Amino acid sequence: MDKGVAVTRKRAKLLEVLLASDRHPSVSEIHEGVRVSYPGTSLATIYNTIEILKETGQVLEIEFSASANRYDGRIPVSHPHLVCLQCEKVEDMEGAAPYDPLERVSQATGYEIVRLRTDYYGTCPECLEATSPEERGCL
Amino acid sequence: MDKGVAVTRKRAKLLEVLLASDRHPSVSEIHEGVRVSYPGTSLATIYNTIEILKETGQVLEIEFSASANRYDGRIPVSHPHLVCLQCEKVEDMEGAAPYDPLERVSQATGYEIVRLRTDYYGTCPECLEATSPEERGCL
DNA sequence: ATATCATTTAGAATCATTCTAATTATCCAC
DNA sequence: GTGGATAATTAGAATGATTCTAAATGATAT
Repeated sequence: MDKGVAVTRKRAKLLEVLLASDRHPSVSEIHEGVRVSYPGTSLATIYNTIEILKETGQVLEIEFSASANRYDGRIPVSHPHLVCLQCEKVEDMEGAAPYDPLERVSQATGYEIVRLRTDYYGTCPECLEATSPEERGCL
Repeated sequence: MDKGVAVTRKRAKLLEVLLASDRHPSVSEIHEGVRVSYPGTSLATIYNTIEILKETGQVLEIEFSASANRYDGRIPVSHPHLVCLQCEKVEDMEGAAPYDPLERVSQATGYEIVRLRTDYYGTCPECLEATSPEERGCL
């Protein structure tokens, strides 16, 4: 029988930590948060669980190659962020519209904005062609 | 005397490789391209040179944590990309407007778009406060 | 209870990137 | 040209986030 995915106490705690933070925490910050209640928790568990949360759309991953990835469990769908290149703070953008010019975002947020990233993710026509809809999870 | 930054043959070649490609090449692809003409070239040189190009705004870095970063030397300023999650192709987005809804971008591009990333990068008000303008390069 | 399957774990492996320290190339002054 | 400064380049080591592995543990259904 397929027992599916279990909500263990550690997993519940991880989600709690994620939802309690508006700082878009990294894996190690989440790890530390879970460790407060469950000191023996391994890093691998955090990675495993976040993988599941990503697959089920409960967390949004914000990728960084230079430092650790950050996670948004509060608004787990695409939305604009402000990223400070100095202190590595990640905030939800408010007070400006998505794709506003850099100057307007600077003015509205107090940030000195130097760069914008706008990328769409998905499957290209060639890969769509080569792959069956079932494999893509579009049953 | 300050001799500044030299345009060596390897650096010129790197830029040439970068400009010749619309595939948003990775560091190792660039490395291979440069190696065709200068077989002894070290990876470190590629990284060093890209760093300079980034600083002088001649290349746009598109960060990925899961795989290698990609570089755009043709349009080295913020603009929207299409990223295929299967074959890791990175294309410039055409035929749709930035921040168009996912469905419209899907329709216009033939991609099956699942996610959008919109992030503004800069310096937050607190770090601005703590840092002098000179240090930020705003002489 | 037992069999089954999911979860968790510690540690090793991976891999892009950065660092280091030594070597080589470049260029200016003389 | 030669010498001396500075920059560029190199191979290889170090880093660090993430993923993998294989074993141990836990939960559940019958």
